[in-house]
Amino acid sequence: MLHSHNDPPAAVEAGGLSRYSEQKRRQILQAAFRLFLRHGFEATTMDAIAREADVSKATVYAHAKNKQELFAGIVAGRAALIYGSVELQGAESAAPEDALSRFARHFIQLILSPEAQGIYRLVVAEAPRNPELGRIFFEQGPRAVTQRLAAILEAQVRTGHLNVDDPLAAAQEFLGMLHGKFHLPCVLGVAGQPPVEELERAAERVVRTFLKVYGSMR
Amino acid sequence: MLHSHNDPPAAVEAGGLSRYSEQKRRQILQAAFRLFLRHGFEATTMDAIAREADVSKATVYAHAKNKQELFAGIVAGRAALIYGSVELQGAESAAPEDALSRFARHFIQLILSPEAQGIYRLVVAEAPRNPELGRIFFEQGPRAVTQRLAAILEAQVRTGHLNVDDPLAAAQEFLGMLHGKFHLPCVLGVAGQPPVEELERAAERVVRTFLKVYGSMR
DNA sequence: GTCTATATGAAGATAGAC
DNA sequence: GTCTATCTTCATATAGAC
Repeated sequence: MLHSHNDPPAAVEAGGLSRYSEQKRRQILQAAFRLFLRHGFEATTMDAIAREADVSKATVYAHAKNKQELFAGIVAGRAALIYGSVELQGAESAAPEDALSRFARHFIQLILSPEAQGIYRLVVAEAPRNPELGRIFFEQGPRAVTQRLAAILEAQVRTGHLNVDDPLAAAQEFLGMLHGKFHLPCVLGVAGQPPVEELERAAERVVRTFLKVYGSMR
Repeated sequence: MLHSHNDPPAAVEAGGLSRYSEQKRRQILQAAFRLFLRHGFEATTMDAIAREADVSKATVYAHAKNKQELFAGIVAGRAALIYGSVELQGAESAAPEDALSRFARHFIQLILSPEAQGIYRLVVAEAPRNPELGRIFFEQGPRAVTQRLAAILEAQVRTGHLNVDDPLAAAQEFLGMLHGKFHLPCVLGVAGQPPVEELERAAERVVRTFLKVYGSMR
């Protein structure tokens, strides 16, 4: 069996982990994530992860207690990263059309990105057998985004730019509409990745619809 | 190993299948569906299906070519059944508030039913490795419902009760909003099954929001 | 920490008797 | 069609050397 030559572990450094180990750790996490995305949790084997990461299986087990923990750690971590990236700078002070537009464009591209779709599939599939994973994903992902949007809406209400009775409910309507046209067909592989212009058009339409309901200057 | 006593197959009847065989077929399909819902595709074994159906594994293979086909057949069949049940009688002629209300209440209870949620998880999880399954589910399920709703909206536009520019887009907005508050948390197991009254309130809110945008008498 | 080698158990699928 | 028994492959996880 081929594998790269192995230097002996370097001396342990400040953090308590050798450089060597850190690199293997990254290899393992990346390989595992790639394979989980491609084959799902059950169909991904520890053998395949070791092969893809170019380490031995025993090394994989040295870095992760078992397959479950490897999986949950990776997926939760990536989900938080991705959903945390929704850009909201200055959204409270901008004109509502602009704030909502920017938010909508970011969000729709986020949820249609291949990585976000892959994570969505994994979490939806495994949540019943791994409730903690479902909880972490939901709270750090969709729920966090919803709450941030609700906060923006509330700020816009205070400045008189919007007229929203229930910011949380309105935020859920807004995000629901943004899923509308593309999310499910893409997740199911029925539609390919839509071109950016089409996404922007869809986002703009949702913003216009939303402002017809909650815009305060009509 | 325990199993029920086996009578020899009864004489073949009109349809070409013995009663005996039809019963085992039902046992197998039901058992497989239960297990797929509970454990997902990969983690469900043919051994377990045979055990749960109280037949031998060879009998399972006599009724289904392999695990893939057993799975796809069951899931697609149940999905079509469930989504086909959305009640739309007379929706074109009723007042738009009533038509949309009835539709919304049915739809939101449909997508939150345990069986629909289970199928959703299975299809989302396996669609990348089984594109045909994703396509069939989408077309017979969500897409069919969306188109029926769009047709209702169009009829309401013709009678002057609604003012919708793009019935398909509006239908997608409506259905997206109906997913909004409950669908994801329930699919992820973060929230339990909400009580019916709460679902009705949520449905009513969406209808009101929708009519603020597309109602023609304001 | 990292490797090779292996223990242990199941998986999907089929053979062959009835 | 249905069973029991089995083939073959491969899974998760660990032991033991370095």
